[in-house]
Order: sequence, then C-alpha cells, then structure tokens
Amino acid sequence: MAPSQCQKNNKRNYHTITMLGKTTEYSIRALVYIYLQNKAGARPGFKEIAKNIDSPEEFTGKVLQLIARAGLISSLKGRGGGFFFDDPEKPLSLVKVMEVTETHDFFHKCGFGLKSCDADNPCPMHDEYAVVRDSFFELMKKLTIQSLATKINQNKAVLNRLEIV
Amino acid sequence: MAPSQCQKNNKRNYHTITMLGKTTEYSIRALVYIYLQNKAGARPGFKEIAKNIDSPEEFTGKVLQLIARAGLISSLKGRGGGFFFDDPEKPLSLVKVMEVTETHDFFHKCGFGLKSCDADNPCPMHDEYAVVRDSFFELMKKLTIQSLATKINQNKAVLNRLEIV
DNA sequence: CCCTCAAAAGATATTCATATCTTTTGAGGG
DNA sequence: CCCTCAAAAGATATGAATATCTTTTGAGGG
Repeated sequence: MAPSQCQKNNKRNYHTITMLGKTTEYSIRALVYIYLQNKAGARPGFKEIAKNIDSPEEFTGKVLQLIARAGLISSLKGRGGGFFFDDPEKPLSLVKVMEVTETHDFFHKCGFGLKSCDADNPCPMHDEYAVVRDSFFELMKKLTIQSLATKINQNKAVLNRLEIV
Repeated sequence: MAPSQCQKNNKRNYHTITMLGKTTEYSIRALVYIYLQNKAGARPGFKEIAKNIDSPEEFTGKVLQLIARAGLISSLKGRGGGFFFDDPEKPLSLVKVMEVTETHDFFHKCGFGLKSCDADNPCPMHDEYAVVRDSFFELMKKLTIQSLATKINQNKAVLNRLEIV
C-alpha cells in the first residue's frame, strides 16, 4: 500500500500576499540608497544601487526610469551621471512612491472583493477591514524616504544585510 | 507644437495591491454562500455558487476543488450533489481559508522586502509595519465564515449586490 | 570633434495568477 | 444495469508582474 492514497497533486497554491509589489519595494529601497549617497556627495547609477539594495540590476534600471519620469528624482546620463534628488530635504512619503508604482485605487478597495461596498451596502467585513487598510494607508503617508534614511544613519535599521559604505 | 513633449509612454503602472487574491476572495464568498444554503437545507453546485457570488463559473469550480481537497468542505458528485460542510457550526476562520489559497509565510514577511528582518536587524519600517500586518492577521483569525454569514442573515451586510434567495 | 560612459527606450522572456475548456470519475435514479 | 448529473482532474489560454537583453540618446572628457 502506498503511503498516501490521496490523489497525486503537484499544484502549487495560488496567490501570494504582498502588501507592496517588487517594483514598489525596489523603488523605496533605491530611493533611500540614493538619498543617502546624495548626502555623501555621490550620485549612484542603477548598477551600484542594485548591488547595494539587493535587487536585479536591469529591472532596477527600469524601475528607476519610471520613478524619474514621474519626477520623484532626476537623472543624468554619461560620465559622472546617475540618480539624484533635486530637493533632498523635501519629504517624500511612501504613498507618493506607491502612486507611481501601484495602481490607483489601492487604499479604497473592498477586502471582500465586492465591486461596490460602502457603509450603506457593506460587505460582511467592511468596517473591520477598513480599519486595517486605513492604518496601512496612514503609515504609508507618514513614512518618508527621509525618515527611513534617518533610521539607517542612526544605525537603528538596515537597508540590506550589508552596511552602506 | 504638440501639447506634450514628453516621450510617448503607454506603459501601465506596475503592481496592484491586493491583500487577498481572487482565489481567496472567491473561496470566502463561496464558503459563506454554501454555509447559508446548507442551513436552508440545500447543497449548491459550483455554477449556482458562482452566479450568486458573482465569480467566474469554471474558475470557481477549480477553487472549490482546492478547498474541498484541503478538507474545509465536502462534496458529492451526481444528482443532488454539490458542496457542503460536514460540521457547519465548527468555526472556520478566514486564516484557515488563506492557508489553503495563499502562500505559507504571508503574515511573517518583511514589508520592505528584506530577506531577513527582525527586531535585531530591522528594516527601517519594521516595527510600524508589523503593527499593521499583525492587526490584519488578528482580523483574519477572528473572522469566520459563520460570523460573516450571520451578518448577512441579519441583513447587516451583503454577499453581493443581490439578496440571497 | 570624437570617444566613452551611463541612462532611456524598446523588445523580448519568464513566471505566476487568473480563467476556460475538455475528459474522466463517481453517485444516484429509473 | 444503464443513464444522467455534477464534481474531479487534466490541459490549455490569457494577462499581469517580474526580469533580461539590445539599441538609442545625451552628457562630458580628452
């Protein structure tokens, strides 16, 4: 007798929860790195950035194009080129990043999947879900590239396994 | 002069935030529907379920196979067949559903995307992100198919635009 | 003015989540 | 015992997110 009489089924499970997509993660990590390097007088390129935030090089380049096109940072081509903030001390919230990298209605959708769901016609988890979703929203509004960078400068957090040089 | 001198760029934005994937959404809605129908003495099939929870028919069938294989519900083939709970009053939390439909480590991952991130070596949003993530976890543990169904029975919420017959 | 460097842009590849279609299995009724 | 009905299983299709590769553009140095 075989050890299992269940039908062989190699199907993977389905969805993977990710509050933030890879594009957003790389964007935030890259922006923090750029900010830190800018303060140190440098202007990193995407390959250097990718190495330091542990992300795929070419894709990081693409993501930074997106971020630059959106005006969150500037870039310069050629020798000595790279990415940099025009106004490094202007607070850049994570929500602003998400507006570039995530689809629009992120913080207003029903957690239950209903097309229309509001206080008048709520889904059965409407109120309680909204609390969680809104607290995430508030957090993303509150956190900024600068505040994250500060934590790293104070050695209260890391950008990666590595120390930033 | 053209109204825009920006490069034409029809690229869509990237990721779409979804706390729960479609598979999970359909699973939860379907289970609530099945529970309500069971209590009314019926044993719905996947086509009926899909119609009532507004989900794609065939895919809903697939999802219910997954849920049934995991043992959360039973099913019967043939005339009078359909899906049903073996023990309808045994509370079934949404986390239990997610364990089937979402990948394993959902509530323990770093929101910043670091491979290792903990209190000793935190990412710069570790503490605050953990609060949000954990409150979502608690909610999913607290909510059950039965509690959602009760809200619907009390007309305090809807499963869909439609009323359940 | 040319040469090199680095980002921008464009094209293509891969994987996963979602979705649909077809064939097989099994339960019950006539 | 056969016939029908409904789920299970298997195969395939589509779109989005992620990833890589190649070509073009533009800035600066020699």
